[in-house]
Formats: sequence, structure tokens, C-alpha cells
Amino acid sequence: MVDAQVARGSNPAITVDAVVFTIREGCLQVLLIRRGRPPFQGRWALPGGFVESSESLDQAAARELEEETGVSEIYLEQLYSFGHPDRDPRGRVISVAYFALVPAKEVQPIADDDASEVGWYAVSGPPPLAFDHDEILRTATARLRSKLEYTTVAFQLLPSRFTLGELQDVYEIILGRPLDKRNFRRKILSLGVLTEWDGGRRTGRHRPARIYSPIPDHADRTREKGTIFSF
Amino acid sequence: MVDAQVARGSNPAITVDAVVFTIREGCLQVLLIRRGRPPFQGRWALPGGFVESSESLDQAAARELEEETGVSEIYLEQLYSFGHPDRDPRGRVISVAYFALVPAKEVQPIADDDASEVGWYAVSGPPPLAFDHDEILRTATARLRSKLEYTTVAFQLLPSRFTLGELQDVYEIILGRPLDKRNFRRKILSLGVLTEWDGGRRTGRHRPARIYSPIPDHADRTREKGTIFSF
DNA sequence: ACAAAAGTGTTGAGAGTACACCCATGC
DNA sequence: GCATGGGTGTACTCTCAACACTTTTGT
Repeated sequence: MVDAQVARGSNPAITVDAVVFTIREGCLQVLLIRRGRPPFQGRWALPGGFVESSESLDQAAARELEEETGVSEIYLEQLYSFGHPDRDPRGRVISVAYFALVPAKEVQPIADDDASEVGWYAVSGPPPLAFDHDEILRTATARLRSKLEYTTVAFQLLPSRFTLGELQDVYEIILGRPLDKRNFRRKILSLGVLTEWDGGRRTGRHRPARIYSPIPDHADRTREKGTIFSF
Repeated sequence: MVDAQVARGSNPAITVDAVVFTIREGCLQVLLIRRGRPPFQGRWALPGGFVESSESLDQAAARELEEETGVSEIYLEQLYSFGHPDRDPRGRVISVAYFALVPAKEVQPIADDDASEVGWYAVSGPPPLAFDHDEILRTATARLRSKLEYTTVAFQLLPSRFTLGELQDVYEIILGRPLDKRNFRRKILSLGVLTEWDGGRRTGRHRPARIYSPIPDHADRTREKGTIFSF
């Protein structure tokens, strides 16, 4: 964030903030940066920044995200806009929040000049956050849980190839409860959006697992009627 | 809209635009105003205006809506933010769109100085709209259809007391297909959010109908698991 | 051999869907 | 008496939920 932009003109400033989720260390985590300047200097905050004049909101969010994570082509969707008049002590700042899902292994957070530190934190116990970012985080978490049940966004938290066991882990972590393995597999496979990859099995300490990947043109299914999932 | 606000400072201007739906003349209609000044002078547009410095986005939307309709306490929810750099020919303007539902009989649109005319138009065949308001309208219509199926927002399109026949008409109009009367009534009543009003029946040309109203603390049910409706 | 994750079917309950007739009133 | 919307029940289908054991590998 650049302070100079806040006060210019009579119009509010517009920022784009991103809630970037991943699954790491067995829990749902969110990407935070430590602020290098006031206000809230030293406080953790969601990555974000001002919208530039030639870019759309989606482009601004994608650019910010690429700056913080080095990754483009990640799942990104607009979440909600936050505009309480006193949410930023510097003046009127409206934040258009986005919500992103990344596979943990493909992302190495990058600290830039505004952010002295970058890190992943468990959503269940985040540090105190700057501005109203705790509210934004709660909103995003609720949206993620909700979308798990009627879309296939969860695939975005995994690499392009994964086993059904890994996928089930993602669901169980986010929903916070165990799921029945047989019902889970039957339902996922019946969606017809996964194909078995015949390049091998996931080898490990135990019985090798089949590897699946989303079918090529699979844009995350949203519900046409009824829920896709209701575990 | 006030032109002067667009260009001030380097920040984008922020507007709040509202997609106000109602059921009228047997179809889903939207409130439009005819623009009294350029750009798009004479073109129909969604009601809206700039956010004032001391108000939140929700408050700005509610204020604009009250100015256009004379009604407060209407159902209003944030829809989406639109920010393509060239969506407004005057310069960078970001619109936070809201979505509102009103009972037709309780609203008498009011023309103000910026709007030479105000009127209801069928969503199925609206006139050409200013800016990207056709995209906003499509987004809002999709959201309304979607929310019909897992919430009870449809109640907001009717007065506080209504018959099940009137409610079914609302669903059929918005979803665009006939519903089975027996299944509809069973499902709505099984939600337990309506109470029969014992002050009388809806008398008319035919057999008098029972009158219901939402139970007092009924905040529109969102789904806990599964869909509430899947007709 | 044993520990650990992979993989596989069936049954019962509940929700959704389809479907047809009588009732009460105004005209 | 007739036209019109109000009001009611049942049978079939399909999806969801609960539940336990065998297989395959690494160590």
C-alpha cells in the first residue's frame, strides 16, 4: 500500500485484497504479509494493493497475487467489497476482496519492499490482523466451506494430479469432520469430472493409489439442480 | 451521477448501483431511470449514485434506493463489483452493485432531478442500457434465480401477508416454468417459516384462500445442508 | 508379520417427482 | 350452473447415510 494514494482527490481509494488459501501441515492456511509501514506497522495483513488506472479489478487482484506468490494462473474469484468509512485510519479506502486457492507445493511466497515478511497461518488461529481483515478472512472462509458443497473448487487446492485420498483429506480439513470413504469416492467419481491418469500410481509407504486429474475442459461445476455434495 | 466527481484526484470514483426487482404485470421487472445528462443521456440505466464520504456501501445503496423509491426497509444485498477500466466514458468509475427485492404495490418510483423518468421494465426484454448495466442486470437475475432455490428471499417480493398461490406465482415467474401445486405447498409449509394468519381469508372471485406470513424472526433461511428447494 | 492406506457393495430412510379430483366462492 | 383458483394424498424413484472387510505395499 502506498500512503500517498489514500488522500488524493475527494474520491475514496480502492484496494484489492486477496485471501489466498492453501492446505499445508494438515490444516487450512492463509497467506499473510507483515506490514512494513504504518498504519498497523508490524501487523499481519492480507496481501493487496491499489488498483492501477488501466487494469480491471480482476487484473489488479491477479497482479497483486503474482507479485506475492510468483504464480499466475491461480484460481481467483471476487468475494465481496468492504467499505465502512472508518475501516482504514488514513481515510476512505474501499477494498474489493478476492478469494484464491493454490496448491501449497507450487507456491513460494515472496517478500517485497512493502512486506518485510510473508507467511502461511492456520485459518483456525490467525494472528491479529490489520484493518478489517479478520472480517474479510471470516467471509472468505465461510464462502470456501459453502462452495465446497456445490462445486468442485477443492481441486484447485491440489496439483493437477492427485489421489482420491488426498482429495478427501482436503474436504475433511475444510469441513472439519470425517467423511465416509466409500460414499465420498462414489460421489466424486459419479460427477464424471475426473479421469484416471494411466501414467502410474502414487507410490509411497503403502498400497499404491490410483491418480486422477480433472477432465481437460472442466470448469468448476456449479450446481444446476440440487447440491453436488452433501456429505 | 455528478460529473464533477469522476475526475477529481487520481483515484477512481465509486458508485453504488441497484438492481431493484419486483413482480408486476405477471413478470419479473426491474426499476430503471432515464438519464437526464451525458454520457448516455436519454438512455435507461440502473438507479445509483456516488458514495458519500461518511457512509458505508450498504448505507449508500439504501440511501439511493430510498431516494428513488421512497421506501426504506427493503431487502438489499451486495451483488458484485464492476470495474472494467473503460466501463464509463468519463473516466475510471468502479460500481459496487446491489440487488434489491420489493413488493410492487408498496413502491411508487420517484423521479428526481437527475432522472427525468423512472419506470419498471420486464427483465426479459429491457431497453438498451447505459454503461455495463446490462451485464449487471444479467448477473443480478442469475443470482436471484439461484437464491430462490436455497433461500426464502422470494417472500421479499410480496407484502407481509400472502397466499400460497401468490407465492407460487412468484416462483413460477422467476424460474420460468410451472411447478406442481401439491409439491410446492408441502415443501414451503414443511420449512416451518410461515404461520397462517387468522385474521381472515383472501377473498376474491373464487374460493377464499388462507393467508400466511413469515414467522416474526424469520431472517431468510440459507441452506444448512442440501437445498431448501429443488422443484 | 504387521502397520497403514487403498479399494470395494448393500441396505434402509428420506426427499423428490409425478399425478387427479373435490371444494368454495363470484358471477 | 359454471368458471376459477383453493386445497388435498399416494406411489415410485433416486439420493443420502450408515456400515466392515480384503488388498497391496513398505518396513
